[in-house]
Amino acid sequence: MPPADPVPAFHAHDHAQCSDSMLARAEALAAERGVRLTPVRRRVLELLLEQHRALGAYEVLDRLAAEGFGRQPPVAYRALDFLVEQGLAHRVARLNAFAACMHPGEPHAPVFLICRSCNAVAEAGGDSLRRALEVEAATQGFAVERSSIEALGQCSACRGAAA
Amino acid sequence: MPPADPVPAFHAHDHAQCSDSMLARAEALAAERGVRLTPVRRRVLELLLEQHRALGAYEVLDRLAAEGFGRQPPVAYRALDFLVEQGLAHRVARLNAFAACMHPGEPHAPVFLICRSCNAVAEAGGDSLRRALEVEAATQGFAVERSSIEALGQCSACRGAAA
DNA sequence: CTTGACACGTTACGTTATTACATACATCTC
DNA sequence: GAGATGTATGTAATAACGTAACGTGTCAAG
Repeated sequence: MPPADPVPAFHAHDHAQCSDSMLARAEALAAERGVRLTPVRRRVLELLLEQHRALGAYEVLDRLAAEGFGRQPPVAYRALDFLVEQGLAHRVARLNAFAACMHPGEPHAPVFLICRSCNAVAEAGGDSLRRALEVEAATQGFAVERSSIEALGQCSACRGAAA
Repeated sequence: MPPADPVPAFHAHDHAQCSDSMLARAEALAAERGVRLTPVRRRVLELLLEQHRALGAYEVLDRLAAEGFGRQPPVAYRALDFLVEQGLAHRVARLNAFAACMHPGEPHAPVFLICRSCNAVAEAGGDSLRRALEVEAATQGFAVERSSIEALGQCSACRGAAA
C-alpha cells in the first residue's frame, strides 16, 4: 500500500527505485490475475515508468521497433491496451498519450496534472474527487463506470523557472 | 442565468426550445464580445444543439458539405475551435468529439457524463468538483489552468431500458 | 476607393488508431 | 512427445482525426 504522501512526479525521487517497485507490483498483479506480462508488455510498462511522462503510441512503437519488436502500430496499441485494462497504465486523452499508473491495484479515478511546460504527468490520488463526481452524476441518475480528470497547467518547478 | 436544476440532457425536455435559447445567448455573447457568429459557425452550433450529443468533426463536416458549405476539414475545425474559444462548445477528448456548452458565458470546469449506450453527453455543473480539483492540485504545487472531467457510464434512461 | 483584418475555401500532408489476416508460442490433453 | 486450443505477436493496408500553408472574398475604417 503506497503512503498517503504526494505522488512523486513533481518531486525529487529515485526513478529507478520507483520503476522497480511498480514493475514488481505489476508482476505480482499479473500473476494474481492469471494474465501474462509478456516481454513487449513489460517493456512498454518500463518505458512509461522510465520516462515518467505520457508517451504517444508511436513514440512507444519507435522504441519497440529499435529494440527488435514489431514495427506496426497494433504492436504498441495492443500492449498499451493491455496495460490500461489491467490498470497498470492510463490513457491521457487530452494528449493522445499513455502514462504508467502510480496506484496499480487500487481502484481509483485517475487525476492527471499535466505540465504544459515540461510535459510531466503527475497522477493525483483523488478519492475525494471521485466521490464528488459520483454525487454530481447521481443527481442526474447517471451511473459512472470509468472516469478521468485531466488538468492542464504548470508544475511548481516550471513556475519557479518561469518566474 | 440558468436555473440550478439538473442539466436537461438526460431528462425529457423541449429540444427546440433549449436550442433556441442557447442560440439566443450565443448571439448575445458574440455581440457583447465583438466577435462574429457567422453562418458556418452558427450552423455548427445549431447542429451540436440539435443532436444534443457529442459530434465528431467529420460528422459536422459532412452536414456542412451537404448544405453547401466547404467540404474540407479546416472548415469544420475552424468553426468548432471558434465555438470552443468562445465557450459555446466543449471538446470531449475521450470521444474526439465536440458538444454544445449548456452554460455559455459562465466560467466553469466542464463535467461530462457520457452515456456509452446512447452517446448522449450531459454537462454537469461541477463547481464543487472544480474546487476539489484545485485543492488536490495545490498539494503538489500545481497550478490548474484548464481542466476537464469526463465520466463514462450509463444514463438513467438506458439503465432502465437494459433492466 | 484603398487598405487591412478577418473569415472562408482549397490542396496537401501529418498524426493517431483500427481492421483483417497470418504466424508463432504457450498450455493442456492424451 | 504429438496434437489441439487459445492467446500473443507480427504484418499490410486503411480509416479517422487533425494541421499547415496559401489564395480569395467580404466588409468596415480611414
